[in-house]
Amino acid sequence: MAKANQKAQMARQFTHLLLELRDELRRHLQQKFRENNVSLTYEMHQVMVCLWTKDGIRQQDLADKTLKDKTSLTYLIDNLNKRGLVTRMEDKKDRRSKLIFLTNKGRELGKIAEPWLEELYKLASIKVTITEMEESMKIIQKMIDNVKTG
Amino acid sequence: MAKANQKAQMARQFTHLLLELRDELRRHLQQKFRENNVSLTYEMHQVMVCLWTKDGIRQQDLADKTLKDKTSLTYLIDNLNKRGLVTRMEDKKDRRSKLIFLTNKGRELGKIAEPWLEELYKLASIKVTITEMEESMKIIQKMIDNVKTG
DNA sequence: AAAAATTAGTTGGTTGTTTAACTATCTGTG
DNA sequence: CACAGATAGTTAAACAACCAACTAATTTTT
Repeated sequence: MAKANQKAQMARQFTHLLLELRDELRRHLQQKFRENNVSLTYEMHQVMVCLWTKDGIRQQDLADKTLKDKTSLTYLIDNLNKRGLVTRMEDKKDRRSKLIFLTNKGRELGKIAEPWLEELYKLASIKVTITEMEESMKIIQKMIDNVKTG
Repeated sequence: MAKANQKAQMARQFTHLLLELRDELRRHLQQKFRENNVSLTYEMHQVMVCLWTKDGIRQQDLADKTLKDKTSLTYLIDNLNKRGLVTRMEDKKDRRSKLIFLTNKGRELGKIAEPWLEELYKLASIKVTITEMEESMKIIQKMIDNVKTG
């Protein structure tokens, strides 16, 4: 099974490269925030992106969307709350849940930061076609499914 | 520039999927360690993989190879040291550096854990060809370069 | 309707990451 | 040689991730 080993080896390099891209995106964005005196970490921004799309959703939903633990969300929302960007409200329909809403400040930040994100991802996809990305995504999805069901 | 926006949107989905794969690999490996009563985190294992290939290297080299900060390495090596897997030795040639060596226990662990890693990456690459991975890696590399030089 | 199982969120503890400031050592240029 | 700058590693503090155990509320089972 020399071929399987070679493939496994390549899969290792592949995941290493994934980390590199993630780190690069992270670094770029953090720097943008710092330059503009926006006190927002990469993790907080991930949560804010969800909320800019639609707020008034549960912490667990945010956890699912950001691929984070619900414990992390408790913590992150505390920190976003401290910064005056979000508020917690008890869900009247299900009193176990808490709904997270943007404050005005949080919404205003979105108007500033969303263009930066657009810009970053446009930059990242220069000289890469939609088809290429689609093909890659199929492969990555296959790998995810392999590990999940394995 | 509707097309550029569409591409940026896809780049977002793309990076989200990358994170999902990384998380899945991480989860799978952590579980394997736990099942076998190996007290090793994903981060520690990243360092150990480097050392199993070649030990007696500097902390900074380990930082570069694992894409981590040298501060994280100080911390990680402390923890690996506590677990009796590695030792620090001053480099006689350059007294600023410290060389990290595997202990016998650390080396033995490699013999147990390396097959698990092989297995995991073989699993991940089922029904994915080398060519496909190479193509994906080219695209990811292009994106990394875009962001780096941007 | 009562008991059991599930779900949402919090808390505590350990581990990891990042920035900035710091010490010690080495290197290169004048 | 001297000294400015670079490099290796550490420390402290803030932020984040993950697990286990917990509370409270809801849903399912019996």
